[in-house]
Amino acid sequence: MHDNNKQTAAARIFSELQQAILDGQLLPGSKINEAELATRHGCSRGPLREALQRLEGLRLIQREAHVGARVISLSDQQLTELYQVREVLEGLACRLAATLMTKQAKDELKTLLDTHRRYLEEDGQQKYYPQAGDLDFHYLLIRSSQNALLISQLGDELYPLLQLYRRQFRDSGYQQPELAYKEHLHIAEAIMEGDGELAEMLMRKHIARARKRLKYILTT
Amino acid sequence: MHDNNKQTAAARIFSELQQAILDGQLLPGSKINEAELATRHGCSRGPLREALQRLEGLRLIQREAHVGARVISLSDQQLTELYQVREVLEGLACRLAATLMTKQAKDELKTLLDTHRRYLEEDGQQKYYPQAGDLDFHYLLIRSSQNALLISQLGDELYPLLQLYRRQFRDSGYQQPELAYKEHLHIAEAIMEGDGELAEMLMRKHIARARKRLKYILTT
DNA sequence: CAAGCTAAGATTGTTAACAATTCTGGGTCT
DNA sequence: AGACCCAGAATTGTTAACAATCTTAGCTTG
Repeated sequence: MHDNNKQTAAARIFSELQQAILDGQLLPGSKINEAELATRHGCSRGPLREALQRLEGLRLIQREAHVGARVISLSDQQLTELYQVREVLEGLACRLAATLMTKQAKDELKTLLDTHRRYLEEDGQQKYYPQAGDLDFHYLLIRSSQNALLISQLGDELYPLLQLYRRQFRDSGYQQPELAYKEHLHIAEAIMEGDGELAEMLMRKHIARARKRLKYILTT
Repeated sequence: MHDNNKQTAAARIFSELQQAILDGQLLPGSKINEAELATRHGCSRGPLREALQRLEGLRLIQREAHVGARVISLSDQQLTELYQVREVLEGLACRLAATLMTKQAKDELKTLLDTHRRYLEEDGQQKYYPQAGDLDFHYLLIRSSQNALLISQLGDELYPLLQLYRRQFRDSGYQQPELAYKEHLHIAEAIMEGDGELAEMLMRKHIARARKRLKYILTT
């Protein structure tokens, strides 16, 4: 039995770069210099280019032949597109989760919502927990769909993009914690009752509402 | 102004390999030898590895560090997952298309359906046209959504996978041309009337029906 | 002075060799 | 015979140099 812990250099650089983009160390629109980044991350251009290829697949950077790569910079239009796709995919996740969710995941969901509620009661101004809690809520439902393709598309591709957008537009994505909590509660109830159609519709409304709020903010 | 026709070697190899996989020249499950493929396609391993990276992003191959790449081989479960995701994404495309479709695209759609009908009337046994026609129909609606992310996810990622699945399971995906034509007609009518909600629902039912038929075929 | 050309520099694309890991076949031992 | 080990071969990961393309700064010209 061999230890399989060692990851390849390209994989490590990929993680580091993705983190750097999402953390804001590499700003949207900024040009990427292969030689410089390679030396900074302690490898040659080969593995770095593989990492760039993966980042392009996740739409976090854009490349042009013989010109180079830039961190993606997002338009309002693209943000709308992202929310439209997310809306139907997470709706599907909810519909599936309503049928497939395990007892253990249901308990986890209850605990999550309880914690969320306590934080709201204690201090409505605390924003840091609800943001993380929001992510936890959505990730839990996505995972519960038991659809590997869906989980990958949402978790690996769309959510990193969403995170980048939120940073770029300086949007917490969670500016009405009380309303969001109530919507989460309704979604969870539908799932607990096994009503997939209702859960799907509620999640779609939940995300559509966030999209409309964003649109309102962006156009004013 | 420079001619920008020249594409990079990696891009060319990527296209060739994708085509080879979808054509069945590279069979699902078969191992990919980098050195051999590189020489066969007339380049070194560098560009070839970039192409493999992109293919992995499209989920057409799977790679494992220090072991290598294999063409993906799909389970019934994965086929179901694909159809579930496709169902909601194409539903979204229809909803958007109903509002955004241009006059020109609407004319194109009418022509498409007319041609389809004529082929059915002339010879119900002719399967080759309806298959292509089915693709044309879905692609036209997808493009009409005017959502670049959606178009890319469906056209670049999901449809190639679907094509591979159909080959692997020897399924034309179009075994009831008359029914499919009628469903297409209803979808088109809803779009022409600008009823996005109805168009979305009809498309979802259309794809869900195909998924259930597939499931039935696979379990018997 | 602006537009256009040119050559040098910088950057990306590609290659071939080298390093690290895995696979394979034969041998040994129980 | 079957499990284990080991060395060589094959394959993948990485590197550094080379080739091709783009960019830029300076010069020329009208």
